[in-house]
Amino acid sequence: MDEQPRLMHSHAGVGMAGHPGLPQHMQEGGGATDADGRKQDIGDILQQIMTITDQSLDEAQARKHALNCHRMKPALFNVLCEIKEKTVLSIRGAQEEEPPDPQLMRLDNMLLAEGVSGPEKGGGSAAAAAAAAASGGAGADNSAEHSDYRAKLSQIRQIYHTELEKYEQACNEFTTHVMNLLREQSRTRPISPKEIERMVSIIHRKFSSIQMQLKQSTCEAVMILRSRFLDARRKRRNFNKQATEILNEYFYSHLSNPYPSEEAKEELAKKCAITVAQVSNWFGNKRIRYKKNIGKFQEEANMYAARTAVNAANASSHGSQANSPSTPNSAGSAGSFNMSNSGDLFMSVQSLNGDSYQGAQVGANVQSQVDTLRHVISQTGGYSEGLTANQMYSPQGINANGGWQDAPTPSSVTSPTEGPGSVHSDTSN
DNA sequence: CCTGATGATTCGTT
DNA sequence: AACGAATCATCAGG
Repeated sequence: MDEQPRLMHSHAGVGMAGHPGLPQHMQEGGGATDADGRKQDIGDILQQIMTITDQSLDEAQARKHALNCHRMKPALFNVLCEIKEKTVLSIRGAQEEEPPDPQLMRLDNMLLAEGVSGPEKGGGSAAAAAAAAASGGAGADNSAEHSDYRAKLSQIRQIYHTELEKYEQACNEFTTHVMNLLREQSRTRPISPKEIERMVSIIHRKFSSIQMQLKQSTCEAVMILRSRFLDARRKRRNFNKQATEILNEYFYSHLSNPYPSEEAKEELAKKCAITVAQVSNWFGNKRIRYKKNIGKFQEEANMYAARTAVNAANASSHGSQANSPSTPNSAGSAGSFNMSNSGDLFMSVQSLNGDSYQGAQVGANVQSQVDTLRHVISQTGGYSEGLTANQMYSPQGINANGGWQDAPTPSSVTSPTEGPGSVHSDTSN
């Protein structure tokens, strides 16, 4: 118990005024507004601290003891209590009961959502999965990245929790320490339980602000991790061949109006194992790039058109089919196009081409069929390159302004899954 | 490493 | 809200 006074000295700055062992300057607090004067004060204090010796400490101890044993002590103590009561009352109310910090709540919510502060393993993986879905990943092929992401996330989580624990422990230690000090001091000066309570709350507030910093930096770390691992733009992956083919089939078989409905997009997304947004992106890119340089896409267009036409022809020749030209999954994607087939088709189609289907109220399937067949025709017709074919398509799909014509397309038109009662390819037969 | 292809994003327009 | 156009950022082949 010899070092008790030393401790009291070192913690005097926390806010315990009026300690008898302190030099006069320290008890005056911030009374002097003059900066120079304050500097002078600090200088004096430092000087006095430097000159503190064991001897002077002993002296102080002795003086304290003498004070405690003074006959007037109980009376003085009571007076002090009264004064204290009044001042404390006036201090209180000014800074008390602050509402829960909205920023802290935001941070808490985010950490919970990211699975950092939630229940052990489930939250983390759920959040990762949700993030993966949001980023539009194609599931299996980037699962490795996700496991990496999860690993990093749990690392952050672990650091966060150990740090939090450390802070809490330190907070508790410091609180008990301060309470012990106050209890010790309550023998020489009046300290109400309320005051102790207030002191504790001040300490807790201080520590909670440190905690908030911890939470904030954790959030930042998670955000960086997310952007690093899940930002699809940074980690762009080309769609697989099958998906591209499915999309191209649809695009070229609906060349007159390559704007898939919401349902069609969903269908395509499901088939290609990508998101609807990615389908929209793809069609947006495709339309603009096709329009910009039709010549470049000629070959591709012919290929897909012919393939689709063959599928349609095969389907219609078999009579019973609820198949759509845009989804030739089984027949189209695997095998290569058989040119000898297209000859038959060409013959059967030519008459159709001659009719003026252009603005008519044709069913969507018919329309797409026409698109497809025109490609076949133009291909078999033997144009050289680019512009010739360009002119062939131009009146069909793209209007004078360079945009696609405003063809009325009911939902069943663009949707690849149509009802069984549709006219479909019977017309081409 | 360079270059074209390609998926995603941004911004203005309708 | 959907689209077009421009642009960015990455991939992939030479």
